[in-house]
Amino acid sequence: MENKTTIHDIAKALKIDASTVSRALNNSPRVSQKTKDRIMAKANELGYQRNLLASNLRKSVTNTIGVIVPRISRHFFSSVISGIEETAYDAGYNVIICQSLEQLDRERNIVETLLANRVDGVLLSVSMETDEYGHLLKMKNNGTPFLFFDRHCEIEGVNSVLIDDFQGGFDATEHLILNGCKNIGHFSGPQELAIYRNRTAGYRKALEKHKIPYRSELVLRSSLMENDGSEGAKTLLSLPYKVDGLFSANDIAAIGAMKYFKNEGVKVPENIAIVGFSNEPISAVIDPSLTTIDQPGFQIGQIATTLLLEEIGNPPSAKANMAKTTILKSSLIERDSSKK
Amino acid sequence: MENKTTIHDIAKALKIDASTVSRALNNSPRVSQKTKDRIMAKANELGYQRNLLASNLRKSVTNTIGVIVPRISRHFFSSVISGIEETAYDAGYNVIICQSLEQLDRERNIVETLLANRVDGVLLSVSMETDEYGHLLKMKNNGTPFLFFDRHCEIEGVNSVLIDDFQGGFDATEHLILNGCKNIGHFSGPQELAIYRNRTAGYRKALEKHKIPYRSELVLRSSLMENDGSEGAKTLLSLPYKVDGLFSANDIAAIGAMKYFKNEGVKVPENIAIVGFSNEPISAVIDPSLTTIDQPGFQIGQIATTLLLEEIGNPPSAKANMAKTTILKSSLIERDSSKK
DNA sequence: CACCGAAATACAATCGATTGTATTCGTGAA
DNA sequence: TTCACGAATACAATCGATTGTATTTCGGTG
Repeated sequence: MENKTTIHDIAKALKIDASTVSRALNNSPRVSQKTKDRIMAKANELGYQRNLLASNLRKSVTNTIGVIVPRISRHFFSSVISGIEETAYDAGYNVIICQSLEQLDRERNIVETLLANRVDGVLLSVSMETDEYGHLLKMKNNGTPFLFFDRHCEIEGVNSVLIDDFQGGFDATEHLILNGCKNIGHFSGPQELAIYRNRTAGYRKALEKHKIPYRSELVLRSSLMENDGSEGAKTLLSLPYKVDGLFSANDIAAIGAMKYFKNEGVKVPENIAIVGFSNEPISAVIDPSLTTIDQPGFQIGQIATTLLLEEIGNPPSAKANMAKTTILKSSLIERDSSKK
Repeated sequence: MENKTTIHDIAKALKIDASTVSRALNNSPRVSQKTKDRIMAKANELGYQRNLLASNLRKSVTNTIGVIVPRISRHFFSSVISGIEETAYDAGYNVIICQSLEQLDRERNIVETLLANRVDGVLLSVSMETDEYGHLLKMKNNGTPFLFFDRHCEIEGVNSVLIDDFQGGFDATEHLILNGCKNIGHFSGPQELAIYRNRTAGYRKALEKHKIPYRSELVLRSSLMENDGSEGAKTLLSLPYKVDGLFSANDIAAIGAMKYFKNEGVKVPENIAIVGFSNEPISAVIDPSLTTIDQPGFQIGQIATTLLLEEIGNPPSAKANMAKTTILKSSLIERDSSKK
């Protein structure tokens, strides 16, 4: 019952050597066609299936890359994963998908497991909790190629594929300003993550350009869950002056805020215009539909994978070890939540 | 640079045998505490990291289970995955997540790869295209424990964890009837999949109970993508009589239909009441909010994993090989799309 | 001081496939 | 018929860790 057929079983059945069987199965020119045919036939007959543990161990290559994302259920990340899988499969690589659920200790465990399984490389978007890089440095010292996408850390010599969060934040905010908003709230995320710092910087730059004073009480930091959005909305409403615009660093928190506003009878966009970030499918469907920033997830996945496979192919010489950062454009999608 | 430290390196550095190092790292009682301490220290110093390829090969156990879902981005499946991961990690297992994207050939490849990597078991929700079971039979003959969740096939001796789709279909349809609908359309999926056959059967049963004649032109089969929903809505509108209710076998197609109706000026729920299936987050947010059937995804994941791990623990004797099917209840969530 | 038994450690085979080297085979040329 | 040479195949080491068995070590006892 149990399929434990090995190349030795095939070899024995045909009274030949296992090395010949191995070469035949790998279509080596050192084996005659006649023998290959016999071996293939017998392999099928016995239900042979290569043991990749043994094969990979011997070759010390797994043709597998690991991918770590905060959550697979986020539309942006699943788009990235699609791009990664497409590129990787075309190149003959398998992909192991893991989610950190925004938890640092899970991220550490995953890295550990991937390294122990000797993946050839890793693509990584760090969790919100990641403020300590021991596990990443270990991977680097280890010699395992990896690179960041979307959410990155400052680690020397590690490449990144990012989107232009500064520009995205700027566009979102300027859009609100051009629609007449004067007092614009902003939901930001953990400041450990550059993406949130950059989105906030874009926000400030837009205010500055249009000579609107920056007020720190309008900027609220959280984990950007739906609930954080509701809380944030409440806080904004409690301010002594009227807030007429909101740029949220993700769609989920924006939606949390919209729900709160709806409950409180605050009209969107009439009383407060809102722009989100990420273009989750839900943002197109909610009422009013949510203006947001679209990020080219699929493309990020493709590019990141291409770069990683390149690095796996030619390990960087210690000298030419400059970190390259690829930055992609995002684009504003105008919908109803921001139309004054 | 490269971390190639093996137990032999540690052994050599300490002038002891590799077997002792191995036992120490596995905390075997056969090694003295003093030696363990020395070994641990040296292992840390050298940045040792166990090679699971070698370890798993030798032990012929990987402590890994594979999970195959149609799409990770569907809320239902990502809930199931959360349940699986929680249960698996608690039991010391790793999880490899794979998506078939509803394609049979991808499903085949994934099964092949998982088997080649010698996962200890597989949890599987088949693709819409899966009408041929060769790859699954191979896995069975192979002796690799696996079980179906949500979407299953009729394969002897393979367990399943399902939800009560018949009941769900019945509840959805009866709900529409009780809200006054007389002509109820139904979007169904590929008839190869029992879940869709069962939802349809529930639909028919509800009609029958309430003495509403069944009309085949009201039942539309598709892949239930958003676009299929719009097409279906169009078809329903083109009928010579007025359709005043719709039960869609998933939320996505229901939403496609809602968008089409909105465009055409057909009011939901006034002109046509709608019930979906799956309780995607988007269904709570769309306007009007979508009545739907909630499936306990997380729980399905937990139960399926528990059963699988049991089967891995005690391989079923060939005799007591009856397939067990666990069926969980679904529940109707009433929202605005069905309020007449 | 020799000896016993348990504790600690060493030896060696093994998991399954790969791969460099050595050997055998077969055919054509001399 | 023999030799050479390329083609085909066999031999054997190896990847890194595990594990059953054998050996050594050591404290205690008579």
